[in-house]
Amino acid sequence: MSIDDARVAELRNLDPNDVTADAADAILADLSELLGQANSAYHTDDAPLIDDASYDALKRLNMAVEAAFPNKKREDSPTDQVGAPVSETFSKVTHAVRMLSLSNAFADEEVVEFVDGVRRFLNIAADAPLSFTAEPKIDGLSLSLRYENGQLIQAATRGDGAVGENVTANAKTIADIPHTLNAAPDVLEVRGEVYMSEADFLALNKRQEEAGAKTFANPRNAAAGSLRQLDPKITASRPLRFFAYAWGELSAPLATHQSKAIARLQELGFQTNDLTKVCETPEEMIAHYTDIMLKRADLGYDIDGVVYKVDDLALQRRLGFRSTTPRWAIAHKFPAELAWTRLVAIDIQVGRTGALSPVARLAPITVGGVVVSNATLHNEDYIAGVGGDGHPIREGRDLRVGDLVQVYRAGDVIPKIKDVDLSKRPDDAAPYVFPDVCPECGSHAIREAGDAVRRCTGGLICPAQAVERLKHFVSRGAFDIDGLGAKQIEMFYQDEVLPIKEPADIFTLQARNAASLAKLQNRDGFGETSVKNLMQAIEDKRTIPLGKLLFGLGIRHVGESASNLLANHYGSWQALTAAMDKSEVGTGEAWDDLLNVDGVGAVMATSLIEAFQNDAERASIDRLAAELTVLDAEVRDTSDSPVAGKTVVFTGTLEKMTRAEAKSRAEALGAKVSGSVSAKTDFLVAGPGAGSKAKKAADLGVETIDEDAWLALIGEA
DNA sequence: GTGCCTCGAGTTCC
DNA sequence: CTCGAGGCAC
Repeated sequence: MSIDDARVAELRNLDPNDVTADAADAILADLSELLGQANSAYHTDDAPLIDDASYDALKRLNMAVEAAFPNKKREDSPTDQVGAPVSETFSKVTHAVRMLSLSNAFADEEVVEFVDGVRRFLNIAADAPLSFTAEPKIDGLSLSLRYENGQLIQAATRGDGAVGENVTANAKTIADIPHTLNAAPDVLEVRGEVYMSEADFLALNKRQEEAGAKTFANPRNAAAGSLRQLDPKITASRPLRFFAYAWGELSAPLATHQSKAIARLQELGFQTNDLTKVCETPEEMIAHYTDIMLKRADLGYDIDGVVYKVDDLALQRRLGFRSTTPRWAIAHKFPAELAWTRLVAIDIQVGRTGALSPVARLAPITVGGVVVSNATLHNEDYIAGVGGDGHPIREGRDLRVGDLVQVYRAGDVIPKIKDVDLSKRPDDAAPYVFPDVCPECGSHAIREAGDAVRRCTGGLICPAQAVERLKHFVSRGAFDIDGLGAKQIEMFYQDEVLPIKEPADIFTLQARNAASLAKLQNRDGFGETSVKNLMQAIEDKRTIPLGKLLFGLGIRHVGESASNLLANHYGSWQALTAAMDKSEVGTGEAWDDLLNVDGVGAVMATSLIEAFQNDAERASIDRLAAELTVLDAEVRDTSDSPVAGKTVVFTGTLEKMTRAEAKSRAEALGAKVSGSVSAKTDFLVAGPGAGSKAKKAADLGVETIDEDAWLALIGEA
C-alpha cells in the first residue's frame, strides 16, 4: 500500500487561513482519503504510512478547514471517525510579545506598598497624581488573539508565557470573539480571558451527566477543557465567553492610557468588563476591591481577585518588567477558600538533593473546586509550628496525626495547612517526631546550621536520591529524553536485567539490550516500535550542549541558569573539568576565576568543586562523559565584533535579559563588563531606574545608550 | 549590613 | 506556585 507523499507534503505546508471556499471541497476530499489510508494502515498493519507529525498536521488542517466552512464538511469527515488516534497536542505558537503573569497581593498593605514602589521607581512624589485601573480578575484561561489587517488569523493559549498552543479553530467558535475588525491597527494582538458563566457551567454539567460523560469540577476547568478540544465542533457546543483586557504586539498604539485602550477594544467589538474603574489612590483601589468582593456572588462568573494597572501607558513602558512579571500591575487576590479535614498521616519524601520533605496525607476534601488529599508540610519547623527563627508561627500548635486541620490552596494551586483545631485533637495524638535517619536508605539525616531542611547524607548510596537525580537528568531543561520520564526511570532503576542506576547507564542501554536475552521488547508496555523510539530518542541526545550536560548533573545550587553561565565561561567540557581538577575551595587562581563569573558566589562554587572532586561522583560523571559528544558553548568570532575590547557597564533595569545574561553575552563578544563607571568605560547601558551611574557617565562624557541601542549594536535587535 | 531580585528546589492536581 | 537562600547593588 502506498500514499501520495507529494500531496501529503503539499497539504502539510498549507496554511488553513489561505484556504478559500472554492478550494475547500477538493482539500477536504483529499484529506478524507489520505487520513483514511493512514488510519487503516496504522490500525491494521503495523507499518504507518506517514509519520505522526504529518498525520497530526493533516488532521489539524482538516479541522481548521471544516471550522472555517462548516457547510462543506463531508459525510465521511475524518473528524468523525471513531478510534482514529487523535493528536495529544496542538501546534506550538511563539508569542510575539511574551504573555506574563502578575505578582500577587493578599493584604491591603501590599497594595499600598505596590503603589509606593511604583512611585519610587518613577520618582513621582507622594502628592503628585498617579492613576490606576482596577478590574475584576476573571478565573478562566488567558488567550491571545492575533489580528492582521482586521482578520483573526491566530488564537494561542498562554502556555509557559513564551510559547503557547494554537487553538485558532476553537477560538473562532466563541461568539464573543470577532472574526473581523474594522479600523483596527494592521497588527493587533488582543489578550483576554476565556471563561464560562456559572449558569452555563451547571447546565453543561447536567448535560454531561445525562450523556454519561465526565463532569467538570468547576467553571474554570470546564472552560479550559472546552477550549482545548481537538475537535472544534465540541468547543462550538460549549458556551464559552471572552473578556478582553490587554494586548500584545501592535502596529500602532491603541491609546495613551490603559482605560482608554480598553474602551477602544470595546469599540472594536470586544466584551470588556464593566466593573473596570480608574482609581486615584490606594484607598480608592481597595474600596473598589471591597465593592467587587461584595458583588462577587452575583456576578454570574468566577473571579479570584482584582487587577490594578498603572493607567498611563507611557509610565507602564518606563516601569517595564521583572523576569516574569510587569512592574506596573499587580493582582489583589481574594482570600483563599478554606476547608477542614483530618490529617491522616505524615509521610517523608526524599528529594534529589537528599532533602527530607514531609507530606500531609489528608482525608479527601473539596477545596476551591478540587479534591485534595495531599498537602505540603515544607519542613520540620513547619510541623512543629515554628518559623525559621525558632519563633512560634502557630503558637506552638504542633501538627499531630489525627488532628483536624484547615486546608487551603496557595495561589489556588498548592494545598497547604493553615490552622489546627486543638479542641478536636484526639486524646492519643502524639507529637510528630521528625526522623533523623533517611527513611529510604537509613543514612543519617542532618540539618546544617541555618538550614531549614534536613538532608539525607547517603548521597549516591541512597536509592531515593539516585532515582530523583536520574529523573532530573532526563527532565526538560536537561537531557529531555522522549519516552524516558519519571515512570520509566523508576522501572529501569528496579530492573534486574537492564538496570539504569546512573546517567551513563542510559547511554549503554542499547548495547546491553542488544546483548541481552531478556530484551526490553518482551516487557509490559514495550513493543518493537516503542523500543526503537526510545533508543532513537537516547541516541538523539548523545550529542549535548555543555550547559545542558552540566544542568543534568544536578549539582546542588547549580540550576539551569547557572549552568549556562558556567558553560559560556569555560566554553568546553575539557576546560571545565580541567578547571575543576585544579580548583581549591576558597583560594587560588581557579577559584578566583570561578567567583568572577557573574551570578556565581562562594556557595555555588564550593558545591561545584566538591561534586567534581568527590571520587565516586567524579567517576560517575566521567563514565557519562565517555558516552557523550559534548558541544562547546557557542563562542562567536569576536574579531569583527563591534564591542571587542570595549569596556561596558550595565545599570538600571534590563528588560530583555537578566543582568547576568547580559554580562555573559557581552563577554562572549569580547567586551569587558565592569561594575562601575570610570574614564575607561566605553559604554554605559542604562535601563529604567538608572541612578548615580548615569550621572557619573554624563560627567565623564561616557557614551550612554539604552538597552535597545545596545542590542542593535551587538546585532541582536 | 540591608534590601531587592532571581534562581533553585520541592510540591499538587488535572 | 511558593519559600528559602544566594548574589549583588546600594
